[in-house]
Amino acid sequence: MFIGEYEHSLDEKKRVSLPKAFRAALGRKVVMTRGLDNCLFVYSRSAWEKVAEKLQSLSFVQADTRGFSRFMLSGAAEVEVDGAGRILIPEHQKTFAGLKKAIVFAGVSDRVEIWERDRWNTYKTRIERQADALAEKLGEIGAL
Amino acid sequence: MFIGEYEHSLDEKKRVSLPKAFRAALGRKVVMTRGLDNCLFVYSRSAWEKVAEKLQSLSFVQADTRGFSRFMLSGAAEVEVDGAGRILIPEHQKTFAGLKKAIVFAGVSDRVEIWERDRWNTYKTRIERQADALAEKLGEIGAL
DNA sequence: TTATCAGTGGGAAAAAGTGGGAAACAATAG
DNA sequence: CTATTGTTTCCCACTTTTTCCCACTGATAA
Repeated sequence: MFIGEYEHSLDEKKRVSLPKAFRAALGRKVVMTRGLDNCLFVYSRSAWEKVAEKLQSLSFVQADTRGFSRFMLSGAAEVEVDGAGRILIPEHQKTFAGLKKAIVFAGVSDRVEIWERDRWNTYKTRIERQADALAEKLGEIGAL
Repeated sequence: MFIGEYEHSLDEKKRVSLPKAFRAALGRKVVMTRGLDNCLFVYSRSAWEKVAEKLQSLSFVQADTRGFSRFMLSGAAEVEVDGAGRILIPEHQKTFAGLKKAIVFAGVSDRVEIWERDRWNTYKTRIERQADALAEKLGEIGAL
């Protein structure tokens, strides 16, 4: 269970150190994928295998599932955690998430998310403002 | 399981190096065929056999499945990987995929796809825009 | 203060990707 | 049959990127 928010920095070699708190649970090899809202998802090897299994069952015959596999799989990358606890962000993912120097790691239950700091802050203030309203909606449908 | 995206270049001798990450799984001989959406599919020998088997099981009675088998099989070629990890793209496949100098390799489950860079970028922005629909699919397969 | 550790930066070595020359081979003309 | 031309294959070398390792900084604790 990943929780918490950490700000680290991406160097010119496209390295970022993983927050210490997440390292043990993520393991020595992690898989990163394109996430929603222009962030990246980081999974441990075992968590990724569950996702991958489902993706493998999709056929390439239909255009939409083909596009879906391409989006998820070509956008993913298996990266090794180096001796200093850092990972290397592939160029295409850096572009996708609009990463600059300031990076935010956010623990969200079974995955870790990587955000560009300014986007994260914008997103956060937006959901904070909506939190009250969202809670009520969720209450109405009995989710909470 | 192939994942990730890599940009390499095709030289005047029609050679491209395979991304290091894919070489071990592809082996010394690979099978390349016309793919869908104007890209090429690259399979390892064993993965290709499974695909070929499925194609053979398709009924040859219906005109459309017959056409599809022809599309996949007639355009296929077995290519050897050279000492530097490069493959040679046959002329007709180069034409089919509209390959110029900038080539993109995309890992998509059991196959590697080869795209002309500009086409790939166009295609990618298109599927990225479908993010909402994709998110719903993610929910269906339990990835989120 | 001193020791420790997370996070960061950078240099050197290694490897990946790329280009090009020369040998081997094939095709064609004389 | 030989000479010429054009491909293809193999190998070597250059360049850029990646990897590995070490060192610095700032914060925390003894």
